[in-house]
Amino acid sequence: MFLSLDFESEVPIYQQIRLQVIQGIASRALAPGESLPSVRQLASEIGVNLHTVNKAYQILRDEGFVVIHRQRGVLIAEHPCPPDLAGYLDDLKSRFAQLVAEAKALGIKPDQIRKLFVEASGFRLQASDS
Amino acid sequence: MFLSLDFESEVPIYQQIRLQVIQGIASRALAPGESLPSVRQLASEIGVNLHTVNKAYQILRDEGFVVIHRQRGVLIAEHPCPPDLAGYLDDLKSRFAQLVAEAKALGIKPDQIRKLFVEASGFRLQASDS
DNA sequence: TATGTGTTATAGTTGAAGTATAACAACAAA
DNA sequence: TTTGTTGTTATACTTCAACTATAACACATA
Repeated sequence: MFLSLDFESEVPIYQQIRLQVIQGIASRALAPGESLPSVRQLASEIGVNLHTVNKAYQILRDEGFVVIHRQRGVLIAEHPCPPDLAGYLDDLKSRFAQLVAEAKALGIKPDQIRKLFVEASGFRLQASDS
Repeated sequence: MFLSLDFESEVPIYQQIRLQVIQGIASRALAPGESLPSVRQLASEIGVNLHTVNKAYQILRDEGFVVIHRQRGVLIAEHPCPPDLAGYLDDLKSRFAQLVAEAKALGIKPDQIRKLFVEASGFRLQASDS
C-alpha cells in the first residue's frame, strides 16, 4: 500500500495511518467508495497489531471520512463530511490561528506566512483566479 | 496570571502552558524582555508540579521564544527566532498542508478554507492592503 | 460449512505525563 | 556571611495512553 510509517516518530502509529488516509482522500489517490485494506490485512502489511489499525479506522469513521460495513469492510465515504460541521469549522479556525500565532511570535513576516499558506494549499491569493 | 488550563484536556499541561505563552507573545500581551513567573511561582499558582512548568519553559527556550538566565529567570526573547529557520518554515508549511488536506477531504470549499485562514490570521486577502 | 469482515474482551509491556522530595549551583541582597 | 531566589538535576513513584498478543463473537457470503 501507499503508507509510509515512521516507528521512531513521536506521532502515534494510528495517527500516522489516519493522516495518510486523509491525505489520500484530499489528493484523490483514494476515491469515494474505494475500499481500504481490512484491519488484519493492513496490520500484517505494515507489521503492527490489528487493534492499532482498527483504532485509526474508528477515528476516521467518527470524523466522517469513511463508512464501515460489518462485512464489506472500510470504504471511503461517498461525500465525506464532519458530523458537526459548525464545530469542525470553529476548530479548524482555531488551529489556523495557533499556527499563525506561533509564526508571528517567531518573527515570521505576514507576507511569508501567507506565502507558505498559498504554497501548502495550492490556492491562489486573489479571488480572480480558481 | 493570564493562563487558563483545562486539566481534563487531552492536551498535556506543559503544552497548554507553551501554547498560551506563544499566544501571549503573538498578541503583544507579553513584550520582549518581559519576565515570566519563576517555575515554582507559576507551578504554585496553577496548582501543578515544578517540573511540569519547567518542561514547558525548556521547550520554549529550545524553540527560541524565551531566554533563561540562571538567576534572572525566564524572559521573553528580544527577537524570538527559531534555531533552524529553514527547517521551521518547512515544518510550518507541512502543518498548513495537513490542515488544508483534512478540510479538503471533508468537502470544505476552497473559498471557505481561505476565509477561515484570513479570519484566523487577521491578514487581508489582497497584497494591496496591510 | 467454511471463510473473511468488523467487534469485543482480557491481559500484558512500554513509555510519556505528572507528582513528590531533595539537593545543588549561582547570584543578589540583608 | 547568611539568607533567599533563581534554574537545574536526581530519584522514585503513580497514572494513563499506545501498542501488543490472543481469543472469541456476530454477521454475511461463497
